[in-house]
Amino acid sequence: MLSQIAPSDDLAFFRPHQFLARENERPEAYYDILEGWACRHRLLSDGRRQITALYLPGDLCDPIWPLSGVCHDAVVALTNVRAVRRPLGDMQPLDRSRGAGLRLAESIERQSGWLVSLGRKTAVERLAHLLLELFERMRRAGLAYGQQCALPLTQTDIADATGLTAVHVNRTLQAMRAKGVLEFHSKWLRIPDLGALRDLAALGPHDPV
Amino acid sequence: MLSQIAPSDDLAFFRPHQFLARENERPEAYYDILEGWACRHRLLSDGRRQITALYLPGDLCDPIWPLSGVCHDAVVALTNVRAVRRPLGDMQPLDRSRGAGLRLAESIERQSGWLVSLGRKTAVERLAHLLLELFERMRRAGLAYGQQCALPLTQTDIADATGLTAVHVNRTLQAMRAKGVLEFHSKWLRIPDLGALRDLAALGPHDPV
DNA sequence: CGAATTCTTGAGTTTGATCAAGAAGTGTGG
DNA sequence: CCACACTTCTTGATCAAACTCAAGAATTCG
Repeated sequence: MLSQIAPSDDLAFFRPHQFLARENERPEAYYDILEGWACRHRLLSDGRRQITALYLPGDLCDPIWPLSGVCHDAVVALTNVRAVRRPLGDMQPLDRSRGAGLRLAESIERQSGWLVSLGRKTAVERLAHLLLELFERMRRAGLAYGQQCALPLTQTDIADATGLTAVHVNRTLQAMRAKGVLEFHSKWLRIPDLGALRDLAALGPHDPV
Repeated sequence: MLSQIAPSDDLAFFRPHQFLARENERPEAYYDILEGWACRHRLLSDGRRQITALYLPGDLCDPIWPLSGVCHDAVVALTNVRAVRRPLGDMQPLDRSRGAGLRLAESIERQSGWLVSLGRKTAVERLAHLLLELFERMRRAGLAYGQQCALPLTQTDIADATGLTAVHVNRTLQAMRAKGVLEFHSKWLRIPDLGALRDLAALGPHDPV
């Protein structure tokens, strides 16, 4: 057991496709992700899938659970995930750690950004926005190396996060690669010019990322 | 001053297009809306607009402000708005009223629902989803009369909430009217068959609304 | 090494966007 | 109460971004 982990906490491990939480379940604990990626998503009856959040190392999964007590969307691991399991039962909403409120606020801001992206942006803009956001989050987590970072998503995952089809994501990424604004192979992202990609993302001057 | 309003609170009034909060401002108070509608939105540099939340009578505007201290998106009145102004300075996050946490949770759930709508649903499904949600919220606020309620949005507002164009909203609403699943004129909505509209909205069995 | 994903490419289609103009509706001041 | 201005709604014609279907190549994983 690691020294900074409280006695009542446990380490938890998940394999790809394994559920951290199921739809409309009352979660008993939430997870402080140490390693690996997970996502929250919703499936429509005909199979359409929308990813509504991505969880990276350092993220809480999910900061809203303490607040609402239920998780409406399923959460599944995208890679192997190692996390600290924090029981929900005995805590005051948002008071367990001082950072919980801020992290919740951040995740809500992020959702608004995604809403703008899905509602009003083109394929290129959505992809630029998403990849930039993920790179920035990895950088803040200390997991970027210069202009590069791991990005363990399939093109289908990216499609389900951006509201596009996998085929269109593939073609659009190729076009962006051809223009030299990004490199992305074997789950590894490199952004030669952050400013150029930021321009492509149609972000405002005040937007984070 | 109304009897149920605390001494430090004030009534506030807004006209259509008036700001309740500006982009990247630190709000000093939030609003408990008594009457009228408002929306939170973001504008892209070329004029594209996405509405990221709608505030109806009974809603807090905005439940996230106490948490983050800044409002990233502008909030403007869509109609005349009458609201109770609640200063933010002297309160513990989420502790002012017991319901604040729940209302925040609700508004986040709603955002996830919108994310799925914008990312994966067709025009008909998005419109059905939005109108159903708004009707249900009006009903819970005690402002629905049978299957009808006020819905003071222009087709442009609806377009900016659903990520469509105003022209396409117009045509799609006409098609839905022709099928008899809804009536909507002069800012008044009637839903003859809630179940039928719900089917059109591609909502899951557990989704609210 | 073989099975299963994931990625790539092509051809054809569709949904929804764009542009433009006129009709209907709403509100305001005289 | 009417006239004028402005916004909102409606319609038509055309266009484009993204989707669908399909099949083969490249990777990944056990």
